[in-house]
Amino acid sequence: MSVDDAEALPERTRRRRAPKPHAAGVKAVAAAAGVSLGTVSNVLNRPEVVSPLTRAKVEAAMASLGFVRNESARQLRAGSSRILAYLMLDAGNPFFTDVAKGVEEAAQAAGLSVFLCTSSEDADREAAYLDLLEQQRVQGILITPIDQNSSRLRKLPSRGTPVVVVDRTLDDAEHCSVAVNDILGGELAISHLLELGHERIAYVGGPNTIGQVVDRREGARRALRTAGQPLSNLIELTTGALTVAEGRGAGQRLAGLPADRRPTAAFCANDLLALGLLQQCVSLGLRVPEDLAIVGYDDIEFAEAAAVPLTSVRQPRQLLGRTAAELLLDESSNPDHEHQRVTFTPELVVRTSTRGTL
Amino acid sequence: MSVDDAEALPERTRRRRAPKPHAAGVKAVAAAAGVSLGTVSNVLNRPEVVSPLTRAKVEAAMASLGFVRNESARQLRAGSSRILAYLMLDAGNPFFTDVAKGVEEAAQAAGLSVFLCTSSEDADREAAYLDLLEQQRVQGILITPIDQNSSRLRKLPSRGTPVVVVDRTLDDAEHCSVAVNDILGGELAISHLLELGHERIAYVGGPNTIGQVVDRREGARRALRTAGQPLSNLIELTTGALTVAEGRGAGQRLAGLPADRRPTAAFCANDLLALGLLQQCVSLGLRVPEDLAIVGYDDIEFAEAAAVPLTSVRQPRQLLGRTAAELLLDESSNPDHEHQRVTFTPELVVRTSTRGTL
DNA sequence: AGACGGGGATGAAAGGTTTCAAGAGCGCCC
DNA sequence: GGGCGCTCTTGAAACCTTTCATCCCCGTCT
Repeated sequence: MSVDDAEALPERTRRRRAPKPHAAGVKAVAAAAGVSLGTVSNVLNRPEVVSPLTRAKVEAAMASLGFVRNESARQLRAGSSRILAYLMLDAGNPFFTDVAKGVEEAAQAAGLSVFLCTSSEDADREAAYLDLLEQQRVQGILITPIDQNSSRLRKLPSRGTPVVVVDRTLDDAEHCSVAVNDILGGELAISHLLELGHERIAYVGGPNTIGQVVDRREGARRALRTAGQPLSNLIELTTGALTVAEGRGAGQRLAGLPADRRPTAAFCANDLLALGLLQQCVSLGLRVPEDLAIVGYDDIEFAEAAAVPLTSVRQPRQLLGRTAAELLLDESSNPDHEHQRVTFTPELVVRTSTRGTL
Repeated sequence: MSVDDAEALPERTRRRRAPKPHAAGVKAVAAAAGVSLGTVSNVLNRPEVVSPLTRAKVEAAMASLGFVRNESARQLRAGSSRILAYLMLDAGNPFFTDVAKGVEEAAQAAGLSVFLCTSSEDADREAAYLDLLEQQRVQGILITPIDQNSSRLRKLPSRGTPVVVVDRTLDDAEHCSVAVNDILGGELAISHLLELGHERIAYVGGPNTIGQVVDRREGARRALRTAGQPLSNLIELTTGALTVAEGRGAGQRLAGLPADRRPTAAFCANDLLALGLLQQCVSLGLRVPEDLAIVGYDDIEFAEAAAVPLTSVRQPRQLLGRTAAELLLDESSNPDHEHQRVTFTPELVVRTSTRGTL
């Protein structure tokens, strides 16, 4: 992550490059094929209306001139884009790349392409990308927002760019949203730990500007309340981001506590944190789950392959992405579209990190 | 990955949506502000040349009309795009997302934005995205190609779209490329295993259409030759993709062999394969590294956190991305640009999966 | 007082495509 | 042989910005 970039000295070899050429447009193609502009355009957009012979001539001309359609001009005139964008929180988190896979799947089925952007949990980047995508007039935007109250986000749909919020629920009347019930997820995790008899439980997550984090914590608190336990039993460790590195930091803090005050279990707001926490605690000599039980969130592929296979709250990732993309497509093609809020239910996957030997 | 999408039944709530509005252009803004078209454009592109008073009027008009610049029109006229694209092999592989992070970094420093696309190791998708990006007239394309002999790929630069090949070296005179010496990486891995006394070694990787895979295998063979061992000591297990799931499959095959013919070590073409292999072998009762030593490739963040911390060949991921983006920027802005081939050197990181207790 | 210069604003042209109403060519039928 | 209908092609308008040469207004210099 950071060690990574110890400046290795690379070898370089150089060569001169060829001069830059000039692009051929429909006009040139039309001239070369001996037809009119309109015909070339027809070959491009409605090949069935042009006679096979003419089409062949035009296609030959295109090939020989190396014609490349200018999408800006096309879009300017035609007014429509064939592109969806998914603006993710963090490309390094396999959860989001799995969601993205679902999005791609649905988009491909509809003949659209997907551009991925990443805000890296930075509100300014998010805003900049939203502006850019709006200016590009993409067909629609899927977003896992960092700042869900952003006025930018709210204004987009009213200006004609459909937006679907992914992995978050907005009470707003302007968007569709597809989410997983994070409060319930938090409850599942903590109830499980309570059932196992844990009483001092750490909650590791942050920053609290991220909705998912807040909801999962809320779920944790509810589970305590339901069980009739005081909220003070939940020790909160706030992190600066949802990354492995932050998880290690939290592990350091946890392991540093005297054994009689140290929590016996930890619930992490996502698997990246959990993996970092696990790694650090193990390397500092804590046994998992005997000294510290750990529950993660997302059930990413690496959770199962971890040093101690991780108990985690699973979400239907690809389905989430696919559903979101389908809602977006409906919104941009169906005049009777109604905004929807779709909520999936998470599921607890129990592994060694809480239950020990099976 | 696949279990993921057991169809959970979501709850849905619906609401009616507002009707679609009509967009305001420079023209409307000019009218509202009582100035000419050109002035509005100046406010947008060269604010310093317009008087503060006029500028304020125009900006007010923009805000009240909700003006959004039409990027297609801008690009059509101005001829330049402010976007780079990185077409990756697999967004689910943390190696590539780390490279992407480096790309973003360099792009942001230059005031550009990055669109990520993923070919998912599918040549048709790759081709489709290349066409799309060329038509979009992006400023340049960074690509980790699946099909490096694609004529599409070769033709792009000659038509005006700069291309930098990432994590692969092309002997071609048309592109810059940034890579890590994969042959050397393979040698490092195998030499390490040979030094530890292993004689029957598995090579797990594929498909062989992917250059990295081929090079790493080639390095493995060289190491054997150097050590004076027969190539038959390298047992090749070919996989269909570089994924955790394929790794599990390979693990299944390996563990099924009778102990006296089973390799005592495995070198995997990437960490995803290695993690899958590790997981499967452990769950089938093999001890790592006692029964089977494992070396991965890429040293992704999860390698260290694995069930048995993974020995792996590390590459400077972000640096790779950053360097590639910088070359691309140079190519598209510097008229004296010379194509370069930059090669970084990989490094072996030894952990428990080969050396056992330290 | 008149010429000059410069900061600001202007308006028309240009950029490559799609769209669409209209035209051309041709075979067929009465 | 003339008219009709059909298929295919045409050419110009429109999409929205940016660009750039031009113009205007005023203060300044001689």
